[in-house]
Amino acid sequence: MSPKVSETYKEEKRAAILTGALHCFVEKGFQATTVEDIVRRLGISKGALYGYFASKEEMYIQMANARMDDMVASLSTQFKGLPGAADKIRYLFDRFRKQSLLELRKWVTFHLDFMIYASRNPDLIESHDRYMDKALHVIQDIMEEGRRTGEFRSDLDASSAAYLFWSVRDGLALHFLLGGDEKNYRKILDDMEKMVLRFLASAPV
Amino acid sequence: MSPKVSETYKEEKRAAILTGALHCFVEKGFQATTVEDIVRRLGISKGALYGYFASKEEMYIQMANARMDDMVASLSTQFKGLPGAADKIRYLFDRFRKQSLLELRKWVTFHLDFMIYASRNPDLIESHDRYMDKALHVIQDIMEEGRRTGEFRSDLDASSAAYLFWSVRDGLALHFLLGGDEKNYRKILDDMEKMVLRFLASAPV
Amino acid sequence: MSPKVSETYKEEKRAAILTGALHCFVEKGFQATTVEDIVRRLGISKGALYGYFASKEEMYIQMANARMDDMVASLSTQFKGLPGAADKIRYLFDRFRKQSLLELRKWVTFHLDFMIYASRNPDLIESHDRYMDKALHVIQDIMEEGRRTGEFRSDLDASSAAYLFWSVRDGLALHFLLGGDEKNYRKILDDMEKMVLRFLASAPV
Amino acid sequence: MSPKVSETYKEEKRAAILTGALHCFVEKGFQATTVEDIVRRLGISKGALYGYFASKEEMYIQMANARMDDMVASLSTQFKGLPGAADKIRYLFDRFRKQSLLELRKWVTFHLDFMIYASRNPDLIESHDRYMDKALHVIQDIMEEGRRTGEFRSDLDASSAAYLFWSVRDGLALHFLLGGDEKNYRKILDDMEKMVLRFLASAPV
DNA sequence: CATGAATGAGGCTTCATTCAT
DNA sequence: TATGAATGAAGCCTCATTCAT
Repeated sequence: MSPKVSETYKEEKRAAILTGALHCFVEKGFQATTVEDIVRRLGISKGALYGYFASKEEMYIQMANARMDDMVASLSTQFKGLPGAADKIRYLFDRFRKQSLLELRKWVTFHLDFMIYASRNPDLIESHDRYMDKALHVIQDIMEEGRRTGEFRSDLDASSAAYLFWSVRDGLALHFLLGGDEKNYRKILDDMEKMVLRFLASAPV
Repeated sequence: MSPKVSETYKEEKRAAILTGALHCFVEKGFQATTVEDIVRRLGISKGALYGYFASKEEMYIQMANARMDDMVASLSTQFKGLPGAADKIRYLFDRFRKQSLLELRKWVTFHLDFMIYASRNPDLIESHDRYMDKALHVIQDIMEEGRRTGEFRSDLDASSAAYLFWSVRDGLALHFLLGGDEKNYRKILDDMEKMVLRFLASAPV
Repeated sequence: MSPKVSETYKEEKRAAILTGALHCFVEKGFQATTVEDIVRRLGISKGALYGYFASKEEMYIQMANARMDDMVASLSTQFKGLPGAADKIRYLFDRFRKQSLLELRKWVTFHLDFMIYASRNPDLIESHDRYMDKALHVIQDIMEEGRRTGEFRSDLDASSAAYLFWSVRDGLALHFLLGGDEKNYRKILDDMEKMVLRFLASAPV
Repeated sequence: MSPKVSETYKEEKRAAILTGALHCFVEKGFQATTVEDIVRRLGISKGALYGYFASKEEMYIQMANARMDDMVASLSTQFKGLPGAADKIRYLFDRFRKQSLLELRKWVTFHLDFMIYASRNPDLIESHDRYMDKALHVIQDIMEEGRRTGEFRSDLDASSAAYLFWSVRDGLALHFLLGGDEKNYRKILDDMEKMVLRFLASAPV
């Protein structure tokens, strides 16, 4: 009933570990980050780390979920102040634009690296799916809202549109992973925004 | 198996090695494929392999380039029979649609895995850039053609549009890397096609 | 065998590894000694070894430095009881004479092998230079002392003389690396001693 | 009775291979030179090379012997014109002085590298001994001549003195293998010459 | 609970030598 | 004879995970 240390302590430690690990994964990618990197940054022992997480994988999954939940929560808050569906989409593109290419690259590495890893380990796919679903739902809700309010076309498939939205954005990130300059990146982001909004808004074919 | 062989022999062996390695890379990804995997599959010795390629990296690069060149050549041929720029874009989406999700996943793994690896090895970035440039140029040419013929908007930035095209497509592939069903995939591909064509064709803003 | 051990434990283990490696290097030379040889001899794993030393090279360098420091310290102590510079030189030749040819050969192998290796790896040259400097300085000090006290000629270049001293000695070791009998070796050592002392003592030309 | 190709041809080819291999060994040392290096330089095949020499070792031994014979022959010729034993020693030191440090280093690497290698392979020791004996005899003859003519002390042990001569010289080379500047090298060479001549010439103790 | 030394399989690459052509 | 592709045993080093303290 009463563990040696309080649950709160454990929870905080968990979070602290996740934060430290996040920095490492973001800096070097999942595969290239060693457990040694993580514990060195945190100033804890490997044993301690393995007391909280069963494996490097598990750390990644929990961390990704936490991040995703944060992002979803943050977006929900922001969205409250935005009247329309199109505004929300624009807001998202603004966010993308604000992120530097360097930042973007780090996140892309962080995610892609694990996706590749997961794609060869069936156990991880489900975890990752749940993770991605959250991102999809945020967008899907916007799409449905837009269709309801008439901002977006009436024949819009909200789910497909959500996929499409992220594909567009992640594909761009992907193409700028290894090179490309900031200016070019933002130009395409502008084009993408126009393209997406036009597609969403356009009258049914 | 023997020396002073014809150039043909060597070329064929090279190709055979590349084919074998391709299977491995596609199956397990670049990082997870070991040289041992490749030589076991081919039934040759490691020394033999290193007689043809200086490193695992070089095998990947040459293989990717060969594949890219083939694709570019094949597209060029196909494009000869297609009158307009929009037709060419449509043809490309048709090709994407014909590819099974399984196939797609293999290729995504093949590419992404190496990109992640390359992103941490500056020497490789240049190689990869050259590789990607080929794909970009194929599309850029179409964009320029479309603008010239008036099929596409007059203010179209061919280079950005090429980036955008591939981003859209690769982003989709990315999102279906770990899951998703064939039907959904094709539905989104249809939407994408519409979205892209509408964007390209629309009058200047 | 276990963690959070005392610094003493680690220091002892370090020393133990160095001792084991020393045996191997002395027995087979630097290049021919494999990491496998060392860990087998010590009964530890490769990982354990690499926890203490970053590379085979580093093991060698630290080992050589430790040995050199010991030798310098031992000589310093001995020299305290010796009144003159010539006495110190004589003492050194005595030490050389006491060393068996077998011993000598091992040490020559130990050093030469690494020198050859280092001569092709610029990074290592500096390390090795520092190492040799220590030996040179010990002798240089004697030369300066002798010049000051008038035991040695007044125009003696202490630095050159130090080089000369070691060259003479190491050259001899070199020539007995592959063959030669103990008696002959000692006879030449006697001659060398006379030759060197006469050179040092002789009046300016 | 009559081989396919003339003995002359074979002999010339042997010599050509040896010359090419010499360049390689001198440039990179024995261990670091690969058979591939040698055949590439010569423009012949490995099979051809192995038709003339059973191993890399054998090439080295024969090459070293040839070089030594050349050197001995060259010295013999030079010595004809030199009236005294001391002159001959002085001539040798002149030769040493004429050699650049770069040249010297190459030769030292060439020899040392193989000595280390040989010291672990008993079969090779004998070969190497014979090789060194030639060098020793050249000097021994001078020593004996000097003693006979009264130029050198009457109690001189010609064999020991020969050892001593080479030790002095090779030891110096050794110390300049990894570093040191030309000027310093020559200064010590001068000192050595004085030291050696004084030792040889001095009256019995 | 925390510690961190130890494990050890496994990764990539090299190269003297052989032998089918 | 000449050729050079092929061999394959080593070599050095990494790192997720465990477990005695």
